[in-house]
Amino acid sequence: MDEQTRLMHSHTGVGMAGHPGLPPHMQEGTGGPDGDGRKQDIGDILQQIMTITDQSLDEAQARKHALNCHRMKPALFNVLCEIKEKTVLSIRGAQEEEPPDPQLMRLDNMLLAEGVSGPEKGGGSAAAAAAAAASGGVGADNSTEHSDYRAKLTQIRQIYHTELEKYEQACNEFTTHVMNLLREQSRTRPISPKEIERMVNIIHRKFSSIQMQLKQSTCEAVMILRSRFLDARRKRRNFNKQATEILNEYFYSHLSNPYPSEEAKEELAKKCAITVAQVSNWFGNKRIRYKKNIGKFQEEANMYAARTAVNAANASSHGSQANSPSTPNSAGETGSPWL
DNA sequence: CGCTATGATTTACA
DNA sequence: TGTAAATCATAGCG
Repeated sequence: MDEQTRLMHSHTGVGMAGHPGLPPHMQEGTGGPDGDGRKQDIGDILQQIMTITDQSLDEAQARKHALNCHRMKPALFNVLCEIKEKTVLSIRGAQEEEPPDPQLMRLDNMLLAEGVSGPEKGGGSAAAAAAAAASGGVGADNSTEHSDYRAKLTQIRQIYHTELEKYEQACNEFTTHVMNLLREQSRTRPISPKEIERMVNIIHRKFSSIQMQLKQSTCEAVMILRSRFLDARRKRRNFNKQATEILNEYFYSHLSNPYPSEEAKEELAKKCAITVAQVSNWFGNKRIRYKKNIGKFQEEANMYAARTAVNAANASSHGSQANSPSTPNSAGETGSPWL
């Protein structure tokens, strides 16, 4: 890094950064004897280079032209070439081939997975699809939450892309600016294409570190959003009444063996607009809670048993099976093996 | 605010 | 692997 900053300074020192030293007098030295005159000339040139940024643009332009036409300029150029020859070894020594930053890769992968940096919203990213599956698919209940989530995600994505674009543009602008500057300076001092390339690399590295910050904060925002909207445990919603009734109906009408098969679970899931996993959860909870306190559920059991009995009676006009509505809890828990 | 209901998760087991 | 049981964490109610 030391070398980088040195390079930066050596590159920008002449053209960009103002030079604090050397007061602007003593530039117009009057030539004395020959030796002295040459020294004076060199001092003159250096002085002009150092103070060039202090001038107004027009002035600087004129001075630059004067410098380029100065009779000592080729000599100065050669001297600079020589100096460079001596130092270039140390520059060439540190050819750090930057490896892809693992953290940046992690962030990239994450953003891609969350559908922020991926292709445009083609029917929702993998994450959105997974989220939809996780919290119950097309439930009318949570569809609003999903659209809310998606809207927020889109918002994040838009901000991310705008910022990214802005950075990229700024980076390009700055790069071309610096390259122009270097190209301009290369008339006065030796600058190899490799140096320009290095410079560009340095700029890009700086900008990508800024980009990484953007990516990081975007990731954070997405994570917060996810935890807010998609962690079903945190944002638990009770099933709607209809779903609960369907589940309870099944439970109490199969009280002797309330273990729905996979197919039955799928059916229930579809009817209730929840996932199969949620059906399983519900039955697991229901079984254990029923078993723990049958008394508490007695009323409920009677109610649902009566309802199913009525339904059965209505469905089959002739009561082929002797149902006894007066004792509705006879759903068949006699000797229930699961209790 | 405290309490219960409830959906989800975790752990252990056969 | 599906379930029981315990536990977590929030919803919802008075």
